[in-house]
Amino acid sequence: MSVEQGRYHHGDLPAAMLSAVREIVREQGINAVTLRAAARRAGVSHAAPAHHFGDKVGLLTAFATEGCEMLRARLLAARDGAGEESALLVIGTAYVRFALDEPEHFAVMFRADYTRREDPTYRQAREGAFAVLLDTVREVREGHQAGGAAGDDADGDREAEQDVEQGTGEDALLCAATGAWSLVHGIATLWLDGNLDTRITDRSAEDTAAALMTTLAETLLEAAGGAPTSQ
Amino acid sequence: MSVEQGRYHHGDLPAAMLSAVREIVREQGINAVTLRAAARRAGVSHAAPAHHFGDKVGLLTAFATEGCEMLRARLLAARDGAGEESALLVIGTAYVRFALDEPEHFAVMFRADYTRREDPTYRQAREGAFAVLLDTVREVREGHQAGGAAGDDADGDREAEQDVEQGTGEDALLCAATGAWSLVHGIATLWLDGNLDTRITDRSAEDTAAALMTTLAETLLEAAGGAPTSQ
DNA sequence: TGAAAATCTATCCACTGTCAAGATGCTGCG
DNA sequence: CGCAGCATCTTGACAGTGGATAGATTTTCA
Repeated sequence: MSVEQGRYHHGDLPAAMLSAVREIVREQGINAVTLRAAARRAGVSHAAPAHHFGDKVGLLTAFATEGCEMLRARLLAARDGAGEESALLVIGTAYVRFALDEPEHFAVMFRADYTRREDPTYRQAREGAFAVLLDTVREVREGHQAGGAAGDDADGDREAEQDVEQGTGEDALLCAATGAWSLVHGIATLWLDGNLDTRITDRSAEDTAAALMTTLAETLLEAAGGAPTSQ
Repeated sequence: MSVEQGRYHHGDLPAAMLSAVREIVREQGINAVTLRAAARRAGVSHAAPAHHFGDKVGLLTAFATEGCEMLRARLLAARDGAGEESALLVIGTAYVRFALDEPEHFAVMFRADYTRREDPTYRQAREGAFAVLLDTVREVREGHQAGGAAGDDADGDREAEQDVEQGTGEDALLCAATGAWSLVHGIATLWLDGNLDTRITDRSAEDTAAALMTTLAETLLEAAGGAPTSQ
């Protein structure tokens, strides 16, 4: 594992390259990432990375894949460790927390101009992370469809009778999950790019995410469902 | 294009440069933007842009500033043109619509690594766009706080410092506005980067934004409050 | 042992930002 | 009216960087 100097074969150059990418992003930003710079950090010649990653986008795609797997693990851990709190709130805050803890990976993971989206490994990792969110939303919605009090009837029929307004049940599920993803993704990206007011970012990721989610939900329902204009 | 050959002085090189940046971003992505490439498009020599913008970040900051002003105008027009619908929904969909209509500007506007954030012109333009959202949220919340019948203090010019200290006034307002921004910003960025399911993006920006907002609000309230606010 | 993988050295080429010095057009002032 | 000064733009050159490639070298493994 440790990189011994002087060895001709690095041992695990791909891992060393990914580590180098992380350092470069942290210290100089993502635009400073080049094959040569990463190779320099990893202590190999500038032509070595091409053998493993091909080009710069290939390197960043591998880096993004690693990030997606880390995110998936984080979300799973958060969901399984959730106690009384709402699973959706827990997983949402975990998303924001991940972005703040691993800004280097997060800055690359979902960026079209830095990843090769048709790469099957990357696509699989990305969808795997989203699947956790999708499953969580499904559980939340099914739990409430079941009546709110008893949550043991989890495997009931998917197509409920509630789907009059948003289409099929699966469609509404996708909508809800995408909306939740958008919210926490927006929080994370705006935060990392320094666009949020300091009164917001002074708090912890957990407090901020929870406050934004609940406040927004109230406001949205007041605005949309509450029909303030007529009554 | 549209550059008159032969004239020594361009006439309006800054505008031509911004137009060139837009074309480059559209055709080759933001990473292809360089001073020389933009100068080539604008039909001037490679050293001309430095006189106006200094360096690449300066050029992109000016481009981002232009985008913020465009966004502010869009949001204002949408808010003023809103009829029966909720002002928050209208302005939120307008945000997403703007991002899809002007992806080149949107890709730069809020990115820390492409803009000089201390630039006063840029900062002012950025805060001006957010102010429209903030005012809209203020109106929505004040309208509801008043009970829906009385619209006494409607102008809401700068800030009503009545209940700042409690945290339920200006603080909650900021939370709500930031949450709303995060949601629509997340939708826009995820969409533009191709991360959203095609079943979502098949629809129009307006339908998608509305569906995500309402569905998410319901789900969030179900998850957070335990039971939705049924009267 | 021999083939394949991994890595290195060396080189080529395109491109960028920046600087210096000169050319051109506009503008205000005597 | 004429000219000086300034902003604008051009040309040319330079140093640095990055990606790509070819061939040599070392290591691993069957």
